[in-house]
Amino acid sequence: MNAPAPTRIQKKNRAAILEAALDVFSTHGFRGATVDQIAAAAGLSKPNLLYYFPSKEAIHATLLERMLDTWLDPLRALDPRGEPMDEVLAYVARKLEMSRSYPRESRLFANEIIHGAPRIHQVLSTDLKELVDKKAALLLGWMDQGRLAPVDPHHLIFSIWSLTQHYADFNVQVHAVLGGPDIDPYPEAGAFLRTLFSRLLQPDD
Amino acid sequence: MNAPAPTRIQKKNRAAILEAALDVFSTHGFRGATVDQIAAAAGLSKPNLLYYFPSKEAIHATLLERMLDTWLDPLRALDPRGEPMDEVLAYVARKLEMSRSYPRESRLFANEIIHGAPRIHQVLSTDLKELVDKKAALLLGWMDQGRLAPVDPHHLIFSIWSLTQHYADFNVQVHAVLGGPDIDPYPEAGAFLRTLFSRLLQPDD
DNA sequence: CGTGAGTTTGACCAGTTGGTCAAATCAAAG
DNA sequence: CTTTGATTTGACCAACTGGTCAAACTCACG
Repeated sequence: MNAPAPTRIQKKNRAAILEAALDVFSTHGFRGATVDQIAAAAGLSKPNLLYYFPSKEAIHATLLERMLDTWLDPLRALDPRGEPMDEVLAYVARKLEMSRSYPRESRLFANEIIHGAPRIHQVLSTDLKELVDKKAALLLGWMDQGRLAPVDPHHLIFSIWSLTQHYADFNVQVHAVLGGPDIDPYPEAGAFLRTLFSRLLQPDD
Repeated sequence: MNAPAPTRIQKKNRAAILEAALDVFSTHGFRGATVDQIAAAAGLSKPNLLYYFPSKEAIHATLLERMLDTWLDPLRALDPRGEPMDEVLAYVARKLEMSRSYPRESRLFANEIIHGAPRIHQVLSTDLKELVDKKAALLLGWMDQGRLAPVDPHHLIFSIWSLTQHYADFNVQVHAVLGGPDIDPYPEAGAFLRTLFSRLLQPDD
């Protein structure tokens, strides 16, 4: 009943394909990427690639699915038992670290959303909404207790997503403005975001 | 020596094409958009469309160029003679208003940047950088005078771009999380952003 | 070895796409 | 009404793209 155990070659090639596809999809978008490009980047011929995945669509779906979970982990980790300000700042830090370490994943996701999220709209309005609502309630609770300054919790979460992912999705612009590809914006960005959310959420006692 | 004055029909059709192209490009991206789609949306046949613009590329270039100026106007309007906090908050408000009124333009731009800005990289690292550096210096001056709380001015500008454009570029996600396409996030977003930048930049006296 | 499953590929195909072109149609000035 | 330039289009093309397939090759295992 189970799928047969993947051979050594299958493991290697599937991994190579997904890695190559992430590269190509994240820089050219789904429509802009060609199967030939992905195959070449993975070191395979096109028919060979299609021996491992049934279609271009399937590769994209696999990448997206695999990513969504990882992407939401930092928010899941927001701990009700923790110190509110520490929790939020840690969430921001984790999210920024993800932008730094996985910019291609971030762009893949951004691309999908900008184009109307045709493949993940369902997940967004169910799983994601549920998770966000839960965490927004948690944040609101903290605010009601006076442990965080009051702001709209949903928009607070949006602001964290937007500010952190900006450095991955718009990195070309960031580097163009800061003056060259050698500059590492992340240290300054981290400091700026800590300041921003500290001042925003510090309750005045 | 001059180009001949455009006829009435030329004016009308060029405008219709650009309007249609903005729609199609902003939802499907450059590669994902087809000339047939644009022609249909503009109410023209494909050859007829190509009678007014020499290529798909040319339409896209025209849109992008036309937009860049408009896009930077709010930043240009940051006035050295104004009251610092008012100026920044007014800039944020203008930028958010642009996201609301011109989401297609915002997505067109976002798409271009995410894919590495192949057609506007030059402008970003010259004109845009110059403008941003100038305004960053102005902000820094205000901070040095104690009229704004000190933060990195470049990242402050990034944060304004990111937070405001988020509501246009990721509007599908925003609506999915907030629960439906009927919700208007902009009033709350405006209030949230005013609070955010007030608390971030209010100098403690 | 030999053998059968697993892997790879050259050749090919049908659909799509950006773009061309000659011929047809239209509009406005005389 | 006629003429002339502007506008419109059906038919077409070459390049590209996602995907197929039968044949060839490779590899692990008995």
